[in-house]
Amino acid sequence: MNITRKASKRKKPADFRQAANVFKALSNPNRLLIVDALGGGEKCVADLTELVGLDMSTVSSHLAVLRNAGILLDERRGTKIFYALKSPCVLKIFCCLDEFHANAGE
Amino acid sequence: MNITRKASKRKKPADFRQAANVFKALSNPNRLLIVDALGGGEKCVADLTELVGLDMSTVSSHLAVLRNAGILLDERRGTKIFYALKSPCVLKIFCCLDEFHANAGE
DNA sequence: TTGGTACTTGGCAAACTTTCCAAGCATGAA
DNA sequence: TTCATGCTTGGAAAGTTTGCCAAGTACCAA
Repeated sequence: MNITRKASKRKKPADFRQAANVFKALSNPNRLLIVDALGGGEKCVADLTELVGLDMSTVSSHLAVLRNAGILLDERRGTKIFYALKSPCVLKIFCCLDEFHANAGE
Repeated sequence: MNITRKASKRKKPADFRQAANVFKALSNPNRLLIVDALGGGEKCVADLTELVGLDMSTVSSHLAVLRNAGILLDERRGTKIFYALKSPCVLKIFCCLDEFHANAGE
């Protein structure tokens, strides 16, 4: 038995901060649209801006939120910056959600 | 080909509103702690208040958020109100998240 | 009906989010 | 260097969230 916090069985709110941050990043319809679109492959900011239909500066900050949550990667090529899913398995969370709705729906 | 919005292949932000609402409900560490705890079975508000360590009125509104998102059910028995997961499969979303972190972590 | 326990609601302040516009930085081309 | 293109950053307005306290409702027991 060591003396660290891990020894305590009782979970605390702070233990869920990271998870909450990922959910927070996914808690906006425009950002979900972006994640969904990137499931089909990388896209540049202009493409995503056209997709969501907001100002490019707004889309840029949504992308920053997703990048900071560890969901997206960015890579500059020439004057464009391409965004892609860091791990396609984020999309599984969507499947889980569908399953949840199917179960909890009635 | 019918004339409804379903005919359009192009997804729009509004198509993700419901999903975003569930993620929003899960986007707070205190609410995640509550969901996690209820994975072990129903609990009353006083139990959950002791667990998260905030004012009971605050916990009560967190519970309302989770209930409105379709994640929890409540049932009064005597003077107490018991909360429970509507479908335990919400917890799978947590597993998905762990898997995501494992994949995207490095 | 009076009182206590268990919970919710209303109101408020502080902090955060979402959006736009304007201005800035980075790259490549002329 | 100068310019255009593509993107980010700063700042402001409007809206939302999070927390507490105080007051309200619901039930049970005496």
